[in-house]
Amino acid sequence: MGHSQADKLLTHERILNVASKGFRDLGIDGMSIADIMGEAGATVGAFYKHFDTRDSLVTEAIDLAFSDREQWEAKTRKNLRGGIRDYLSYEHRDNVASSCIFSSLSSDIRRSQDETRTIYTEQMKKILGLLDESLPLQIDVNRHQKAAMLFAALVGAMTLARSTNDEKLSRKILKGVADELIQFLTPSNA
Amino acid sequence: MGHSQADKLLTHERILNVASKGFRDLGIDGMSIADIMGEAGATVGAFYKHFDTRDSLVTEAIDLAFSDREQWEAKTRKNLRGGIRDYLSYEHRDNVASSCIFSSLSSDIRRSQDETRTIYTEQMKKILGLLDESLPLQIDVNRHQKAAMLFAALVGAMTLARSTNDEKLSRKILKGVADELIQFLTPSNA
DNA sequence: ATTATCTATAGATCTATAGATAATGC
DNA sequence: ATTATCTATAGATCTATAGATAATGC
Repeated sequence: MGHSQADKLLTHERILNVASKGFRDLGIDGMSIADIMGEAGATVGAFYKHFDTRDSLVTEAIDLAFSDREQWEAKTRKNLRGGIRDYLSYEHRDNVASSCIFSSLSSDIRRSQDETRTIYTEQMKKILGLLDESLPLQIDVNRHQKAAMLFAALVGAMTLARSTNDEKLSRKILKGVADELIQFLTPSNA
Repeated sequence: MGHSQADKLLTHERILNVASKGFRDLGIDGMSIADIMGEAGATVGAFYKHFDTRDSLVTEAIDLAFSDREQWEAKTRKNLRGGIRDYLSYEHRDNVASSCIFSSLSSDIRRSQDETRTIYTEQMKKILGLLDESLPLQIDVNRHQKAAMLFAALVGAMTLARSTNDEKLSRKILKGVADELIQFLTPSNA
C-alpha cells in the first residue's frame, strides 16, 4: 500500500492491457472487474481510482486493442498479399486475445455504447483507406468497393474459421478465402 | 394455473421463439431467464420444466434460429444474385432479431459450448454446399473456394455494417460488397 | 495532507430450486 | 394422481462505494 504516481501509471496500463486482451478472448462481459484487477495484480477497490465506470474501461480497452494492429498495417501497406496471408493465418486465428478486434468482438460492438462504436467506425475508415491504398495499381475501377470487399472477406473468414469446432473446415475457409482474395486482386489480363 | 399438455407445447414454443430472437438481438447473455419467460407470458419457475439448464435453451434456440434462414436458402438456390442482394439489404441489417445467425452471433459462438458449435458447424457446411451449387455453371475451377469467399464476404459485410454507427459508411459497405460479389460471380469472358 | 491501494459490504442482478396451487387426465 | 404453472427464495455473482492503511510528495 501507499504507492507513487509512477506506480499508478503502471497499474493503469496493466489494467488496460489485461482488459484489452480479456475482452477479445472472453467477450466484453466475459471478465468481471475483480477478474481484471486480479490479473493486473490489484484488487477491486482500486479500480475506481482509475476508471469512472466499467464502460469507460471498455472504451479505453478497445481503443488500445486497435494499436495492436499497427504492425500488421505497416506490413500490409508494403505487401498486401502478405497482409492477407497473415490475417488469415492459423496463428492469428488461435491468438484471439491479441487478435484483430474486428473479428474477435464483431457482434459485441453492435450492442455497445455509442462512444465505443464511434471509435470503431473511425478505425474501420482507417483500415478501408489503408486497403484502398494498398490495392495493386492496375486496379483502376471501384477501388473503394474492392477495399470493402477485401475487408469484409477477411473479417468474415476469420470469424467463421473461429466459430466452427471442425479444424478441417476451419482451415479450408482460411486457405480458400486467402487464395481467392489474392486471385481477386490479380488483374485478370496480366 | 393448471394447464394442459397442449398448453405446455405452446409455452415451450413461445420460450424458444423469444430466446431465439432475443439472443440474436441482445447476445446470448443479453436476456435473463426471467426476461425470456416474461416475454413468453410465464414466470421463472416454469422454465425448468421445459429446459434442464439455460445452456440447453441456448442450444435449442440457436438450432431454431437456423430455420429462419430456409426461405432465403430457397430463393438463393434459384437466384444467387437476388440472395446476395437480400442478405446485404438494409432490411436484413435492421432486423437483427430475425436475421442470419452467422452475422448476428458470430463472435458469441466461438465462446459457447461444444454442442452449440457442432450445430453451427453443420449449418456452415450446409450453407457452403448451397452456395457452391448456386454458383454460375461457367465457373468451373475452385468452386468450393469461391463459395467460401462468398460466404465470408456476406457475413463480414453484414457484421461490419451493423457495427458502425455511421449510416453512410454502413450503406457503402453493404452496397459495395454486394456489387463486387456480383461482379466476382460474373465470368469475366462473357 | 494527499492518495494509491486494501478489505468489506451494500444493492442489484441471475440461475436454479422448493413448495403451493389449480387444472388436466387417467 | 399428475403436472404446468406460480410465488418466494437460497446462493452465487457483479458493480460500485465506504472506510482503513501506509506510503508519497509538498
